[in-house]
Amino acid sequence: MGRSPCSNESNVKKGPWTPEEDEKLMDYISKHGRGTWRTLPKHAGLNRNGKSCRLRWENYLRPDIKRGKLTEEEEQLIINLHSVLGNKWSKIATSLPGRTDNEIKNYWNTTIRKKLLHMGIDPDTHRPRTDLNHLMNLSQLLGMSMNPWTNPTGLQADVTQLAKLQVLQNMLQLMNNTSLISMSNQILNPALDTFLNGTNTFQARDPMFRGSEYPNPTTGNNIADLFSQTPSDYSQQNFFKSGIEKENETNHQEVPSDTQNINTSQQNQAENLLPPLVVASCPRTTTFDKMESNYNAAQKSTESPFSTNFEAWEKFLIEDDEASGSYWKEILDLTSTSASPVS
DNA sequence: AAGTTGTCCAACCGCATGATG
DNA sequence: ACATCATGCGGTTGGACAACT
Repeated sequence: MGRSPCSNESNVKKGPWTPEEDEKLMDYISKHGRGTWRTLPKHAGLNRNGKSCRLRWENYLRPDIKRGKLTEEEEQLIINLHSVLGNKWSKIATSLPGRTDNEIKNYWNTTIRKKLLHMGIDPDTHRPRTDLNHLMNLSQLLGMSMNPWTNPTGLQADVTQLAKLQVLQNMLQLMNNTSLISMSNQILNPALDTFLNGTNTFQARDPMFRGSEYPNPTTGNNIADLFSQTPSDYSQQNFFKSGIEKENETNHQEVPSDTQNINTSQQNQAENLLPPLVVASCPRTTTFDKMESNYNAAQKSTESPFSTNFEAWEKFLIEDDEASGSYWKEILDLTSTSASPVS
């Protein structure tokens, strides 16, 4: 029944390959071809298992391996493909001639992943980060405390403080109109509640506060009365006006195509829609064209209108800000210089 | 100069899948 | 049908090296 075991691999060498071993492997394959990896080491005079030989050949000795650092184009292609394929490194590698799946995987984990995290983008989902620590960093950068009990000044917050809270909340809401909302609400609403109504939902939700003897530090001042509009109206109208749109209104400049996309999103933002972020310039391959096509089709059918494309997001946040000096830049600068990535 | 910490990447491990006897 | 093998894939590790203190 079945195949008989071929060799005893208990005493095979492991660890780094020596130049001599490399030479033996290359010499054998150049003369005889690969054959079966299991029998190759014996025939080649190598005290290695077939798996190790295969790995060494595929990742290092293969003549068509491309050496040197990945180019920006390759990096962008990896990001684009990863947004479509996920951690399918071998599939991604097929679109990058001369690059191995291992190399791409390593590059992703050591370089790209960090870049994305630093930009506030979740490398796994290609969406803005939703993790609690990152949101807390954002809030801290905006000079807010999420827990009014530990922040006496929070109770004396002024209109600016409210605006900050609302700006952040709306930014988060626009970033991801589904799962993020509930999380951001959990974080921001207590502060807003305290600020607006003299109550805070931390008390209600946190078992630590439930039935506790903590005195309510609120004074009963209700600053919401100061606004004729709801806070949401206030920020949604002014948040974007303060950025790209406002700049365009004042400059009356011809709007570049990317910015037009963003303006379209502003029109759509009543429904919390962001623009379909386009795949930007990168080397085209047949494989990639198919993937992009599938991806676009998937985008049309998916419930969430939010794109996963990193470059377009980056463009959205950075490049248009350079032209407009919008509010995005301030926030992004803060996050990129001070917020530490969460591993 | 020495020790510590961080980064990079080659190589290994375990698992899944398809092929084979 | 089943056991075993061969291969490929993705996650993880560990060592070499660099940067920092």
